[in-house]
Amino acid sequence: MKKRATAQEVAQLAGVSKWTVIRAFTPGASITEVSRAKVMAAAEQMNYRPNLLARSLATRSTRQVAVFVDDFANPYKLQLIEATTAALQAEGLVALLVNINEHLDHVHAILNADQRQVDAVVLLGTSFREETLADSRLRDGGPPLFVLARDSQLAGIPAVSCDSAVAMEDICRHLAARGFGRPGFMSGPRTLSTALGRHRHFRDHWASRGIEVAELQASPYSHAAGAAAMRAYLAANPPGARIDVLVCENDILAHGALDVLRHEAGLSVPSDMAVVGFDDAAPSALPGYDLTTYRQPVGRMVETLVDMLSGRRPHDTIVLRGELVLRSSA
Amino acid sequence: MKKRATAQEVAQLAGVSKWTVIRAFTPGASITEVSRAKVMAAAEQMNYRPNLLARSLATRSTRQVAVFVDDFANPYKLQLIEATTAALQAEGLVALLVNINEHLDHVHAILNADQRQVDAVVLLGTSFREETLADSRLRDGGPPLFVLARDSQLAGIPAVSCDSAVAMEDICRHLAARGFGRPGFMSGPRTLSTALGRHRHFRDHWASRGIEVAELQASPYSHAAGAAAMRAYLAANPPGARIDVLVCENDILAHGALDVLRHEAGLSVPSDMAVVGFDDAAPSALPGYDLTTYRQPVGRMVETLVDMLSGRRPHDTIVLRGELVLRSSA
DNA sequence: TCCTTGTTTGCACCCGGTAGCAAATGGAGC
DNA sequence: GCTCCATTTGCTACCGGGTGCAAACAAGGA
Repeated sequence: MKKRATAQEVAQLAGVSKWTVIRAFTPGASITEVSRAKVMAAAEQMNYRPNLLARSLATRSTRQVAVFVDDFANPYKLQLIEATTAALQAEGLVALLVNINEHLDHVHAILNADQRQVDAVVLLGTSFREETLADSRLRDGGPPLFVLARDSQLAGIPAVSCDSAVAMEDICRHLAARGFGRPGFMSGPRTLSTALGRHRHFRDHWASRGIEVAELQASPYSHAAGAAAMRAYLAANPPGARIDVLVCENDILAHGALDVLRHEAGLSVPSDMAVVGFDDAAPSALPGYDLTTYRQPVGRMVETLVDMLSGRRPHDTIVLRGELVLRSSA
Repeated sequence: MKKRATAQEVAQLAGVSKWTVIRAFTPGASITEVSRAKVMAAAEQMNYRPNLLARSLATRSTRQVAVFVDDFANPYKLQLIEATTAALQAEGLVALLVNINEHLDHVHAILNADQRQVDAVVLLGTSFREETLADSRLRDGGPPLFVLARDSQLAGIPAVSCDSAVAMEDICRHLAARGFGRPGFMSGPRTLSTALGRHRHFRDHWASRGIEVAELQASPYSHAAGAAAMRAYLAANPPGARIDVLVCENDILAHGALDVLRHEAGLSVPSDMAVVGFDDAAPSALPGYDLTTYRQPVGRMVETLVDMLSGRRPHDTIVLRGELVLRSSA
């Protein structure tokens, strides 16, 4: 368990100065092949590799990005995390995963990440409140903030998300073609729901045809909350007076609703009630759900985000078009 | 977007030396209340907070732990990630989430984490090969390695996991009490399965009663693989010659098996075939599965791990007892 | 051969803190 | 007022590399 070798020590072994060693490890640096070979041989022998901490201090860039996640109840988050970390790593960046559960203060977490000098902070569809981001301490010399997979309603904080206006248009076009005419919408926690904009676009679309949308409210975004909202709806509305299609703000709510319809109420989907989700979370494709849903373009979203982080693209809010995934539930 | 303030600058404003500023931010340091107040006022005004990068360089401790994850197909990973990050953060540590997909070299990833001077590396039930960990470059001055939620068969690399011998004993006792007598076991990829030890203990248990266990092999650990293995089994074995209970190496395989039994083969669970999983992943509790499974003591596992990381406990391999969760599938 | 030009190499200083020692300060006891 | 001892404060050296400039060196042209 011996100490790590430093550039200085390698230099001594190779018979050069430490700066030559550093140059040997700096792509594109001015150094002869002979010197580089000498250095590399010595480095190999001493098992040397540059200390990125020291480099970060000197270059003022850690190539670390803090990724904030608060909602672990939704398996879709795992897909987002995977895509995000993969995209970051492909760019030579690494993700600092920060767990923002309800007990922790978001501002505190951001400040802490800031102290670690991360190059950026990515909010992964988290339930933070907009106001916390407006905190002056954050807007002053701190790392740039980005929001992924939901809107940022705050100027100066770019968001990369799925275009919910187009998504709802696609969904409604499909529902109309299938002849559905008594729509319902299950939304999540009020503030977060607003940030997604899905509810609003859906409602507006039907309103333009003079049809009112029944409202089901679930909170938080979890299977249990979706199930509870559906139970409440079924209890309050007799069979003849029910909606014929329910669009849910995301798949996890739809799963809860579906399980109540099928396993508790003994209703059949889509004939008694059709269900549509949003996200195309992995379980939606399984035979147990077979949920018609809207797939977010996760790959392109994280690529766009990384392009912004890397400076290849201006820091602007971007919405990308997703894709309707037709299955048996609607 | 002005530059971050440094201790030196705060010192100037407060009319003290930079070391006094640092002392004001060091708990338990020797400093008068008067000085501390002066420093704090100046720091507040300049929005100063210590640069942890510089601190890490000087103290040789980053309080960062690399967490390696390779298998994102299993939603249970999300629960493990949440528990791990929460426990680390409670200790003032932060997780560097490293995505080790099959395209990336594990050794390379560990060396990269090493360059970032992480205090430790935690392998989160990943499908790494034991040999890669034996690489000499890793065992030499690098950060300590830990394995979570699976065995480490390598001396010097401690693991914290669920006691699979006891687990299988608990499961088999339950199955015997329910009168099951024709057992099957669905294991995952061979090398990883070995690392879990579940298959072996299950087989040994029945062997001691003179009963042979039917073997179903699924690879990788995914819903689709579990489903495929079940399809193959049903195709190869006519109804009269089938097992009456299947124990799966983890829940995700059990979910696949269950979906095929119920939705494709039209069989009923547990009367035609009972199914037992392992992990108690979130979906197992849902009505769509209602899977009898074995819950790993995740909370105690991560606490134990963090105790080791913090030096409150020797770096030893530890197995903890989990708990059988009875549901309708068995 | 000498001078010019371009490339390598070495150097002082810097990134923003920490450690440990030495000097300065302050209060108690005489 | 003075000494003594305990705090408090300042300082040097250092963590391990990076930057920009100057010196050293090599190659090409006259």
